[in-house]
Amino acid sequence: MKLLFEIVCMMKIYKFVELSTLAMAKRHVSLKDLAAELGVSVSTVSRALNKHPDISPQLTEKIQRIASERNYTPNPLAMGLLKAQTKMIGVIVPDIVTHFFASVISGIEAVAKEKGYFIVISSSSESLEKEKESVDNLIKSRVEGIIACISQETNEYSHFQKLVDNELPLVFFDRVCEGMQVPSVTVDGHKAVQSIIQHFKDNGCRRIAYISGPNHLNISKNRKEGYLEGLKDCGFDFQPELLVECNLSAEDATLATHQLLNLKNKPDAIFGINDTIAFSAMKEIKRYGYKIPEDIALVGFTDEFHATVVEPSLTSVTHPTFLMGKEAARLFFHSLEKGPAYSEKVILPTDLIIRSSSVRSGII
Amino acid sequence: MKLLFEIVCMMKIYKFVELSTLAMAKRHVSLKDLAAELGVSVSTVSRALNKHPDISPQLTEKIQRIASERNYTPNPLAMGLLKAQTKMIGVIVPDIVTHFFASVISGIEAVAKEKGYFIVISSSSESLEKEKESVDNLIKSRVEGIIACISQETNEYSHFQKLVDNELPLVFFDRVCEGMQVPSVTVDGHKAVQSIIQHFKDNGCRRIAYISGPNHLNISKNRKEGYLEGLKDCGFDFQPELLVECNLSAEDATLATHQLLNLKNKPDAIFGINDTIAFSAMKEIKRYGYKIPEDIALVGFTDEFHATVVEPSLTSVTHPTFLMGKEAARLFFHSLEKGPAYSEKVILPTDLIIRSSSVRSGII
DNA sequence: TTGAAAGCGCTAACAG
DNA sequence: CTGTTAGCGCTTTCAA
Repeated sequence: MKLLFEIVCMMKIYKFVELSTLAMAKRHVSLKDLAAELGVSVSTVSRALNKHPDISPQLTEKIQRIASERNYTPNPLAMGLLKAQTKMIGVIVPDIVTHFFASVISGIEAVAKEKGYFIVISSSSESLEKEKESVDNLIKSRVEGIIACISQETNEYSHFQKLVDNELPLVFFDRVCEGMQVPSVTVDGHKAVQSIIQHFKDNGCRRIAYISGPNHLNISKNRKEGYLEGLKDCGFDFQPELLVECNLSAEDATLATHQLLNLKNKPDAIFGINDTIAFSAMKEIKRYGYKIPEDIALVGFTDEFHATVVEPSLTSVTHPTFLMGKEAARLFFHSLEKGPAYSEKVILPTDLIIRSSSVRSGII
Repeated sequence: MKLLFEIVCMMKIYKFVELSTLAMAKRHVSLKDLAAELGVSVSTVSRALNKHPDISPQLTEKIQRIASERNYTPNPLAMGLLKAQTKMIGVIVPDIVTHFFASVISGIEAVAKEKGYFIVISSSSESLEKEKESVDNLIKSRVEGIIACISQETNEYSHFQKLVDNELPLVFFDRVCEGMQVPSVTVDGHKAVQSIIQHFKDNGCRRIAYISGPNHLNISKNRKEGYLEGLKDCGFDFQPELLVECNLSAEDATLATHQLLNLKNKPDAIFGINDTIAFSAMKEIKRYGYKIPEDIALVGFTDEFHATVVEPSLTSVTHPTFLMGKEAARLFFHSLEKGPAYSEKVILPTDLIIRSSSVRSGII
């Protein structure tokens, strides 16, 4: 019997060495280690560390001291397994290198951190297929839910519906799946664009063009509505040739601008659905030798950092990006608490920041 | 006895309902669920799914079919607990909204994904204290190691040393802790800056200023060496007043530029340690009414996307950012395999991309 | 060929 | 006040 015991011990030691070599990392100290060192049971240690009143104050103090000396931290995997929660939020964005998304992610992260959650970022590269993969992978990773901004290709929502069916919290920001009953954070694009049109009018513009995004996206729709209504408010007729659609790439925006500049009766103002589009338009307008804003006034949307660096500086609509991320995270945690029925929609205000690209000194 | 059994069953059901309500998510199917459905043991299911030869082909086929029908996916928490590996890589960056870091992260993610790992991003906000917190939090999360770019404040490395002491893989990119024996990916700043100085000379510049970063950072040191050596190569004397240091913020860069432009004998060329600095310098130079490049030629470093959008377009050094991320991840996995002794240093080549901000048409 | 049992780290119900 | 036990989901001996 003693021999058997020794063999078991040896095996354990052997196994430990092997594991440690394999994982190339010293093992974290566990409750068991502490219990062995202190000569008490694992549960006593557990209770002491959780400040359970049943344990004597002295013992509690002693256990906590040793635990902190040994740098004990609870193993999140064990906790996760036990509590059936991973403390992970999946975040799906079209890409991570665009300032807008990076900034929203910062906001999400800030709130998540507070709550002891961390985020797993997955980018869809603006592709529906990759977005579906991302959802699957995140589910496999056992995230507790997902915060997403859909790709520009996304026109069917089965993969997101799957989340809802499984009662996993789902929150959209900026680009949402319309018709799905889930929480979302967006900005009031409609109103923002109306004020842009008014601003153009104030600066003497009469032929106002709009470079829009894919029609199935809510952001395209909202801003288009704002465009049409803004024109009406100003007493301008809608000219179909002044509304061009592009996917959200810089290349396509260049083509769209090209198309506008080649019109027999070219526009004297262009509004791009976001700053990336506006930057491309700016390059192309300059290439044609037109002056901004004298020949063509230009306005973007989202107010990227570089709006102030380009020449002329770009008038744009501020998106409260960091706040948007924070709100999205807030909705996420609400959803986690309140369950599937919860579907609050937050609409954030925007602000038109007027810079050189749209102000004609002769007018104002 | 039967009664007892029923009570136990009821308790289980009760507990399940409670949990499911609490977690607000349907439970994932487990091996146990499959085993119950198939009327075999858990271990048989496990073996079948792992294609263990001991299980009969028919049974294996049947089990695999049911498993995929039920959308079974192994619980990574359970696996992690068992194998003592989390498949998570911690990534620490000064911030996530700068294009450079976002792009490197994309590279890291691409390789990680391939290997079935996912990354947990933590930003230090260029603060040493937050960086230390990040390291601690990531260790607590049981990441298998860390890939980091140190904050600009970081001048002591105890928190990173802790990782090394615990034999956790650690890889630096771009900004490294010099003296630590760990793998790293950097660019050859020395050589790159030498070629910038040569380029300035070719364009008739004689008083070449350099806005540098914090002195303790390797990138500052390398580029400064390149600057000094470049001057020597070109037969220029080093003028101490033309070398100003700034922290890497836009505000400080503005001050530094201000300082240079107020010199009695002002520079006719400025090199900024990165594009953010160069953009600020550009704004300030314009504000003074100087022409770029005629009065002052300007060159940046890192080649951000917006280098082509500013006016004049900015000459800069391309950083292979995505590749840098991929290399960092590659080194990470090597380190994971080969253990603590491994400390390969990768130095990536750069390229000087010449644009309008530094080319004087009269000269070339 | 398959099942039972132990154990990864942790908590909580139960029993002293 | 403290220890024993069971179980979260999984793999892996050992036993049959």
